[in-house]
Amino acid sequence: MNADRAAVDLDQLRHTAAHLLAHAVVDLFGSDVQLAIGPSIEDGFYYDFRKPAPFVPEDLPRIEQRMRELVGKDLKMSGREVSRTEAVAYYKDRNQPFKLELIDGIPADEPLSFYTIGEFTDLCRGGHVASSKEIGALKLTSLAGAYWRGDEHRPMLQRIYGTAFASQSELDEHLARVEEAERRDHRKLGKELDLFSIEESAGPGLVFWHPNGGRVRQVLEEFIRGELRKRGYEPVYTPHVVSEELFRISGHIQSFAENMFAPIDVDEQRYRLKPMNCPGHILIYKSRPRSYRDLPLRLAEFGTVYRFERSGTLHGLLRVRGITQDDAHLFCTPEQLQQEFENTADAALTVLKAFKFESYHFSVATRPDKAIGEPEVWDRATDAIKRACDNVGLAYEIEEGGGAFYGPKLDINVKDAIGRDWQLSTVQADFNLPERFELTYAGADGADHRPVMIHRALLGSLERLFGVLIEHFGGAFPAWLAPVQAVVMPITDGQFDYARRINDTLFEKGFRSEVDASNERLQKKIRTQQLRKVPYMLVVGKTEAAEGTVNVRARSGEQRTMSLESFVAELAAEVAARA
RNA sequence: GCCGACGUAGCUCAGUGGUAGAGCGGCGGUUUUGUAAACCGUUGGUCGGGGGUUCAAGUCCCUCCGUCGGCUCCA
Repeated sequence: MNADRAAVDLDQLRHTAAHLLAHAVVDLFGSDVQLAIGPSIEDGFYYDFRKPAPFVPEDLPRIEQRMRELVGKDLKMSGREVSRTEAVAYYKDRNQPFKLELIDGIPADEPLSFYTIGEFTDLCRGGHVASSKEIGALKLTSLAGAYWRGDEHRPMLQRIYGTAFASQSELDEHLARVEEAERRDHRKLGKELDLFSIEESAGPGLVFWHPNGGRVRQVLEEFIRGELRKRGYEPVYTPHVVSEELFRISGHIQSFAENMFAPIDVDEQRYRLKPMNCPGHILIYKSRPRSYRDLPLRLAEFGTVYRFERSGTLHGLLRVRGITQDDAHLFCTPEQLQQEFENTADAALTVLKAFKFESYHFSVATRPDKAIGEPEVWDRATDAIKRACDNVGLAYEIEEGGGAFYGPKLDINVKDAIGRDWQLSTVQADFNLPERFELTYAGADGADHRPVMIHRALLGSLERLFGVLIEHFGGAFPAWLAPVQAVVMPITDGQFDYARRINDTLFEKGFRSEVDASNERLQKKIRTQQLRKVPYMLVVGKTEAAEGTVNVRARSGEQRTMSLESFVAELAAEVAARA
């Protein structure tokens, strides 16, 4: 109750701050600046402007300063209803085309209102704090381009983002959270920890996994393979380049072409880089007649697909053009749909829980307006998904009309260590592709039947998951995932041989370890490995070599001396438990 | 794709029209080190690519490439 109340206030406070932002801009730059909209948003507020000479970053401190002056004046916000005629006249006088368009878009039977704070009046439906004084702390955060009404065919405006809180301490906390997120940025850590790179000379959005990243990926892949084996999946491999005809049958050329790489013409034949794995898996299904006894057939592949994402949308590992999905396609009878969803949801939760996210939740997306297939089929499938969620025992929310045109889906979202939401797993029923490819199976009755297909990814894409995990763990991977699990540190070169023997033992036991044989003092070696976020450092000096022990320094700084056997046993247990 | 900012050594960054720099890293040496930075030396660059202005360009202009912040939040 209290939290709700506070959230509403924050929203109103920021909405008021947006008006003050416009007030300050008009004060400093004149009333010929054209105003668009200025709402409160999740972490603050913004206001969109059009101004002949664009704002420059140096303007922000000036605007912010002016806003503070306004806040300090204890200005009262007052609203009044206005007639449409008055509102239109007001904005015509002031040459404010965006405001006029907004008025035009408001239904004739809805009242219009103006809100005034200080000397600034704005068309606004209300929802404000009473006085500017309630804005205890504010900060303008960035300047960006934004299309009028988010439409790229309409004018580009300039958007000023800011945030505001009731007190300075709350603002400071928010800024500290932002800094923490920056510290965890996977692009920064990816470079510092030598995990991956994206090479200008190779092209944007294409990921190079360095050895340290490759080690993490290999662990993830082996983890998934093990789970899939237990759950009755079959491994398959399909080509990256296939005839365009395949994507014509699947419908991707017709509906997905703008996200596909351009065609490759070879020997009179036109090929495409695959943007999806499904058509390939379908060909395997179709390679021979199928019986109901073959179903469910579960075909899995770490399939790398290529999608042409617009250049401005690329973002580190989180949005790339070469994507490796931990993909699978399940071919089943309609009756098996619920069981398959249930198994998949369970598999997804099992896998995701290994990463120790803060929380997990399901989201069921139902039939959109434009959809293929009979509504009753959709209803049965959607009910099956809901029952599957119930049986797995995790609450779900309904995303009404959020499904794709070809079938309902189940998404699994997680919250990471700093409270951000990520959608990772997705399980998607498909009534469309079995039709397009005319898939059949022989039923017990001897007649041909149409199977249902399920697309599913547990991790989503390996690139994206890696980005999420880097940020979730802040680069400090747990021992089961860490690229280097232990570094053996001889204190002097008198212990080199002992250190190498320890390292050999760890290698033989299957661990990822190294010897730091550099000519450095122990302090420096420790510092170096702390910065690499290595889970364990095994310090070996004269004493350890004489006693056949290792001094184990954990990443936390905690130290213990033990036999190598004990360390091996503990690390093995930790890795096995994915602790 | 569009708006804006940015691009200097492997990394982090300084350098506002006049001889390209620092720290870290790398390499070589001295030191033989006990829990987050020993010391000395040395290596390192078509200043993102191309074009232009100028006696002179890392610096000013044009263009291309890449990166970053945005482009769903509705008066």
